[in-house]
Amino acid sequence: MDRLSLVFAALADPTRRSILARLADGEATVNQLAEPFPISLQAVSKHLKVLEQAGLITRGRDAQWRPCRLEAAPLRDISAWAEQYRRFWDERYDRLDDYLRTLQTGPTAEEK
Amino acid sequence: MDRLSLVFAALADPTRRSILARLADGEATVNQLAEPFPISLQAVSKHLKVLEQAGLITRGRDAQWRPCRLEAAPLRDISAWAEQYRRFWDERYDRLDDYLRTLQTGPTAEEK
DNA sequence: CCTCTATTCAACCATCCGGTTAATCAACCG
DNA sequence: CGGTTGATTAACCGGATGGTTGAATAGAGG
Repeated sequence: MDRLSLVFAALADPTRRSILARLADGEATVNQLAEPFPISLQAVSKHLKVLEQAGLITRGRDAQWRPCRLEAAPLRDISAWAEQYRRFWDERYDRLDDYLRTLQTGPTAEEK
Repeated sequence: MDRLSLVFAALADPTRRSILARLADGEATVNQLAEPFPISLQAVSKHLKVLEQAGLITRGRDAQWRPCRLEAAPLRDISAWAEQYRRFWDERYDRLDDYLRTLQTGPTAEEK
């Protein structure tokens, strides 16, 4: 599966997004991450594997703990992807678009 | 399923993202959208249903055609969501963060 | 060495997903 | 009306997904 699809698929789960939100406050172990959820530790471990394969987290080693750390690069990528469509929701961008089109058509006297 | 999960799930498929890219050039019928893909019309129809339920497209009615139109609001939402994490990938934002923390700690004389 | 803790692996289950083909619905058109 | 075109619905299939329980691995520590 392509990179972008992996990232979107990983984010399409509230539990995994919640885990990312927790990691924004700093590194955490699997047990710490699992604590707020009513599901088994193994299920959380699976979620972490999905996040890891999407490049959204990395895991270290500290004795028997596997601290997880947020990796934001894929989030930058999906933000940039969505920004392609900004002109469809942003009024000001529409006007900028019009402005750029005007420049392309040729500057008028008062613009020079 | 919650709104954000629906949108992310809808975007986690290259065919559907490709359909959105096509719709950025304007409305299109199901047949027109299906043309570039090596899959059946019915499969495309299913993709469109997924996109519609995620709020990423709306469909009109023109005789026997069902023109599809891009709806960008959910894209704005996911962009905004990802922006929460900007400080983890943007150096400049880090410095802004430091600056805001300084203000919170207490303005100095020269800042007043 | 034994045991406790942290975590992963394995097997299983129900459901969902992306695709297929066949049938159906809706609207125009001769 | 009957036929053609555009699109959706239905039933099905294989593989992925999210959860479970139970067993296995890895390291700390008495």
